[in-house]
Amino acid sequence: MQALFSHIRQYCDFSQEAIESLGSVLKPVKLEKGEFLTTEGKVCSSVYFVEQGCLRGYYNLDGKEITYWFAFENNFVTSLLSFVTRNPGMENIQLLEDCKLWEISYDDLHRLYKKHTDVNTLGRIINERYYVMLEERFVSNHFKEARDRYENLLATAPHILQRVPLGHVASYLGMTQETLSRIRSKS
Amino acid sequence: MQALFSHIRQYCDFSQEAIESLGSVLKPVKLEKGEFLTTEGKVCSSVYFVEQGCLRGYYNLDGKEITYWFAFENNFVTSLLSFVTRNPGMENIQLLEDCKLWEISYDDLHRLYKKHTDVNTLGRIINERYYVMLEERFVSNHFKEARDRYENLLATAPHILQRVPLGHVASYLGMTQETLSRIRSKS
DNA sequence: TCTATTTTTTGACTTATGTCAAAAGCGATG
DNA sequence: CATCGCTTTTGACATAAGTCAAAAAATAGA
Repeated sequence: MQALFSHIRQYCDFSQEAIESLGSVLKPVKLEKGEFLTTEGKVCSSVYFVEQGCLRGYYNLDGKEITYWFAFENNFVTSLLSFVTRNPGMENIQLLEDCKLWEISYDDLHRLYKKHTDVNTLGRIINERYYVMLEERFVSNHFKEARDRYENLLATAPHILQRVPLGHVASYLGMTQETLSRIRSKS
Repeated sequence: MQALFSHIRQYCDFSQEAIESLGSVLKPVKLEKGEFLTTEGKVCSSVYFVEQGCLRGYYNLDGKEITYWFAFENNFVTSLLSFVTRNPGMENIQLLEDCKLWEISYDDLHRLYKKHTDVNTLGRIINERYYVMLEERFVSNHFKEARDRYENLLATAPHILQRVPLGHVASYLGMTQETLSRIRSKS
């Protein structure tokens, strides 16, 4: 749980009571490679913090799996659309490695939001960060060509290429696996 | 200011004091078509609420203007990356019509965040909504073909096509103006 | 160590979309 | 109502990336 707390402290101050409240509702979860945290059509009712391992979020679009994020150690993970709206999501979250996670339920989190300003602030800040990251990716993915997108990934997040099968990475970069393979062989 | 308050109430409860505090720091701003709220290289230090008019956010990427959002009545507008990180942004925000806006500064907003839980909650919720919208657009834009993206826009946000020049819309949809023009003529 | 399965690469071909350039349409201004 | 500037359309051509299929390489299991 220490990894989580020290990660949180990077974002904002956190009172001792808030830490304790949070600690009391976190549940440790261990799952194996290939398992799912949520799947299409389900309401995702928890946020997870990744202590160890990696995961991907993907949609099924026209019969194809579209991977649109990866999460690693010290990332928060949920199907945000479903979590926020309380409606069934389109998203699947799958473990790419065996994982150690910390889970907090929607209800517990919202009790903490009401009780501790600190937690509310944390929620807001994490959201801001995730928005900003998505925005950067949105712009670069959609308006640069395939080779640039690959090279940008190499420069900013090479660990993804080391831990994730190429097919998922290709999808994440918005190209086919064949195209990514060709780009790699010519560089 | 009523439009703003009733818009806020759609998201969450808001105490009378929070409303009053907010009201006391909001500044009315009127600007003309073509003017900018922020430009590349500047720190964006305000959030704006659009009472009347429309705007676009765009990046300069490899010498091209990439429009990646539009805002209309009842939307909040800022260069979020710059606003959140306090660093110069890459983004330009330009008025596409004469506008009536309400402005709140970073400092005032963060004073309110500290003082009123309600405002903090509002900030979090608005962020969540904006994240979710961006995510939907990210997936549909990047993984569907040009014609589908256009038809999706027609179905979900036809007002954009009525109020915004085609070149900006094409960029927003991730295609050239020529392609968008051809798609429209063949449908 | 030797299969069996999954992942990655390579090849041949197709196609959607981009590029460049010119024409047409439209709206504002004097 | 004629002209100027901006927006949109059309045409001809180029090309990045997709598709389908098979071979090669890597990984995991027995």
